Amino acid sequence: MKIGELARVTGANIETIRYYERIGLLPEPHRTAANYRRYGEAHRSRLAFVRHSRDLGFTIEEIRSLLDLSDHPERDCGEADRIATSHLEQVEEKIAQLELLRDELARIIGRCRGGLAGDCRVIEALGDHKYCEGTHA
Amino acid sequence: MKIGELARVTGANIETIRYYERIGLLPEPHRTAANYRRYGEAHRSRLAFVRHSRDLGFTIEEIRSLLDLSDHPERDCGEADRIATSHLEQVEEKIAQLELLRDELARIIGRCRGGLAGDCRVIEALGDHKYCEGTHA
DNA sequence: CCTTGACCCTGTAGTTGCTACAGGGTGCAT
DNA sequence: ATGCACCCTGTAGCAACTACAGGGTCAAGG
Repeated sequence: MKIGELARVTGANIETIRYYERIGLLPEPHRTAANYRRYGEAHRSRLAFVRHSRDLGFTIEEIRSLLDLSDHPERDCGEADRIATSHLEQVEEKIAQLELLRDELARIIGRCRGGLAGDCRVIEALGDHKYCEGTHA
Repeated sequence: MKIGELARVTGANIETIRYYERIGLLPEPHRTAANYRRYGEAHRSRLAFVRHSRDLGFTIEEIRSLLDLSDHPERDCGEADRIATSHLEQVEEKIAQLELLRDELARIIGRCRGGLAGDCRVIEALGDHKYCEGTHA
């Protein structure tokens, strides 16, 4: 299939596919006489792996390692587990941070009674960290 | 005070301060004879406002609007409330997304029993969306 | 007086993960 | 032959910084 079809079936953007090829995440496909990229099932499934991993928030470098493992089934799977676990920890940390943020924002907004910007508690609170309760970022 | 001291008291990076000036978020300060930037209390508190807002996740453009309001105390404060509320909604959405992600990651990792990459459930699950339960991103 | 080191300056390029052109070629139907 | 959808390369842009390179300034110590 051509790049447009691959884009359609994987949900990836054409530019993104070419970008992945450029950075070495996808192998260079065969070319037709007219220099068009021609993809097969192996490309499709590799791209699906990449997109799925990106959707789960893995970085390109993490995906590179995961693909490398996937290409070497005889290796130990511990590395994949380590990458995923460390990623999970980062996600959990991010959630905790955002929850602090959410509470802080809700508190700041709750103080606003409308009126003039000069008396606005939102603006006041943004200007002065001392109004904060939580220890956000 | 000079830029190094301003950086110290606000916790901002020197390069970041110059960057904020370049994009018009901070006013151009006076210069000494040697062309050094010289800051006063007004600069310090404006930078604190910016850093605090950034820590709370507001974008530069949102901060630009908030600063504009802060500079015009006679205006209506509804805009500040609107920006903050919309931001809070985004934070809540992001938390919800990350929670789905977290559950999905935990589920994938839980299936790993160690062993060889060829049999690894983590890698298998990344390669095939059909193993997913949630409707993550 | 001279040097050392800490600080400051400008301007530009790098980061991440794409996305968006500009300017051109190909393939098929009308 | 002409229109249109598709493909190609190469480069520049996004957010919000961060990191130099290559220079100037200033106070203290020898």
